[in-house]
Amino acid sequence: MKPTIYDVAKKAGVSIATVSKVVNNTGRISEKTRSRVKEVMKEIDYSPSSVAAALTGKRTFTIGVLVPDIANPFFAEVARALENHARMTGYAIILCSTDYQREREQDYLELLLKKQVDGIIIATEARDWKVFKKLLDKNIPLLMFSIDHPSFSSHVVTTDDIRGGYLAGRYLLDNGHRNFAVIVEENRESGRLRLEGFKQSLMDAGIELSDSFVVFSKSRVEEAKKAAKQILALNNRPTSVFAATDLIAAVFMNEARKANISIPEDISVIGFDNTIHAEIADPGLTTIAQPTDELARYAIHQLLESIEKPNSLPGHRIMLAPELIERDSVKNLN
Amino acid sequence: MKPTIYDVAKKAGVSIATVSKVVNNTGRISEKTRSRVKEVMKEIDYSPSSVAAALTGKRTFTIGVLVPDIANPFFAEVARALENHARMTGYAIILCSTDYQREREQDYLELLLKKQVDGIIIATEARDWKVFKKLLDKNIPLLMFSIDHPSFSSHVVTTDDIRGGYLAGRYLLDNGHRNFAVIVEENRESGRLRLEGFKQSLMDAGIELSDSFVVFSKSRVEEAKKAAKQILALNNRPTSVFAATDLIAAVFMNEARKANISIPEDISVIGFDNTIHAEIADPGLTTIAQPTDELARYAIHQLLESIEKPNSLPGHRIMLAPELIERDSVKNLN
DNA sequence: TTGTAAGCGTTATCAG
DNA sequence: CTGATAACGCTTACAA
Repeated sequence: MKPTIYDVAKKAGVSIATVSKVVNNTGRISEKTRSRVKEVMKEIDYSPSSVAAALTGKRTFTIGVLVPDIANPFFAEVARALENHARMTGYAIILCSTDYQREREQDYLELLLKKQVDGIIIATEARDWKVFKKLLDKNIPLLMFSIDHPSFSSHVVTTDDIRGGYLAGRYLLDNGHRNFAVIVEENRESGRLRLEGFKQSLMDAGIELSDSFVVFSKSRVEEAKKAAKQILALNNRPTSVFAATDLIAAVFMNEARKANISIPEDISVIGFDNTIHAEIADPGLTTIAQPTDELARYAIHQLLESIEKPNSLPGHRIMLAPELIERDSVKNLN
Repeated sequence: MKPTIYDVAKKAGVSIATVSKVVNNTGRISEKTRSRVKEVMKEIDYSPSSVAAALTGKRTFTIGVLVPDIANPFFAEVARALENHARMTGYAIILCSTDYQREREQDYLELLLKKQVDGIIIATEARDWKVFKKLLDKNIPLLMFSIDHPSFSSHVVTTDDIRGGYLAGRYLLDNGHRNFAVIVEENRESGRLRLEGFKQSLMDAGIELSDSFVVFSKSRVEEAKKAAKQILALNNRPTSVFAATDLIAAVFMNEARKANISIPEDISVIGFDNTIHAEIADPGLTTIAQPTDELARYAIHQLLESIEKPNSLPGHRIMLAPELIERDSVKNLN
């Protein structure tokens, strides 16, 4: 079977305490024995069990990440970035894709608890804050990623969605647009905020967005298609559309083309996220970029901090600024 | 702190052995004490530590999954499917995205070993089979996902790539095409096989594919762009292109459009994977679908099997048939 | 500088 | 049917 610390100790003719010390670089040991032990470790290919280590009260060096759908490019990017930053600090990530189902979220949370993860990053939009209260009671570090709620006392790292929406609106206005439609992501606070920011920019220009020009959709192909059709069927069609995610925007462009409506000639489109969809779309999709990598860096950093010194500081709220990426999906009407 | 089995035992006035038994439904215990214990568990919100359980020689109920890039839609889909099937059997997944770097693969493998995962699914194309030998020596169940190599003795679950390539070629031929270019994924055995199948179909029709019509690219935007440009610059441009992944195909379509070459009028395109890119592309991308969900199901099933009865059966090779999804990116020349 | 031994939270074996 | 108790592989005072 897998060699244990005892095997190393015996073969090196020392005690397991000594071996442990050289493995962890703790305590003081002579250079001689240290190298002897290391040699033996190589020889029998010993790799310490982090399971056993975790049991002694140390960390598991594992963090759980909850996302609604890993196949969604934005969350895939997020997962990649998180994982990257985690790896650099020796942490592994247990990925939990809840498929937008609350029940699975619950299940996963329980699983993570059993596994004694050192912390949890939550990027799913849960509706039941009680669950989180429970987690906090258990003193397990939590970090809300890209979601926010006034009741959170844990750390929050998000994009400034209001500002993102505002940027989008501002840009369309600057390009001479006065008639807008919006496709908002359903059930997502971030969607609500993006809409709010968007509306704000219009209001600053003295324009009001009527409810009939706001439609809802999840960031999934089928639903987005429906939303797109709904907008394309409006009798007084807007000159521009703000889509809450690039995926929705891409689908919209697609549907528009099928209906022989050309972009950006007949209708302009602006997205959100700056995922691969924006890059690949034709014409290139102008969009609001989330600083994914930075978000991830902050998230991991904050989480590790509260893992290292528990019950310290109350949760920070870190809100990073989004950025407009100009491509070719918006026509200048001026 | 987190309540332990002792807390439950004390409060319920029984021994920890008894508690353990009701938790695991092992041994026989009176209905009375069982319910009493359960009650207490609820009361103090006890959740057993799988870390401690793992130490006693039981499983960790965790499997590691190595993919080259989680942000690649195909692998994102794979991850989702694997995770889904794993969850149903109580397993969690540690996600490792190696960014195509061999070194990271090594690091991750070591990490997984330390964490004592019950099994590992590998979907990265490693060049160093020795590493796997080492893993096999350690008796940890391995499953190769979507990669294959004659030397593997572990289970393998893949799409029948040769057949996939063949299907693509056959389809183009059936549509009257006689001039082809191929963009192959670099360094991937699957890419090689797809090309082989493609060539085979041409050979069956008495056509040979010249090397100058085969270009290489990773499944990433930047590289795909280069590859696309390379093909578009050929002096005797082919009437059709077989791209080794949808992403590459999508990028190609994009570049073609920029060069004022319309699809499928001027040039037909067929992809591979049937990811969201194929669905969203305009025109819809005809492609070879991998049965992702089924692949995942088989993978998890096989892996769990060899976890449950170790050192039994030699590795199976399961090769699922791909399927052609017809959309609008191929023109019928007949 | 090195070793002894207690403990981490479970499971499993045996005795009662 | 229930309870002591050893064992799992490691960390960490505390002794030597």
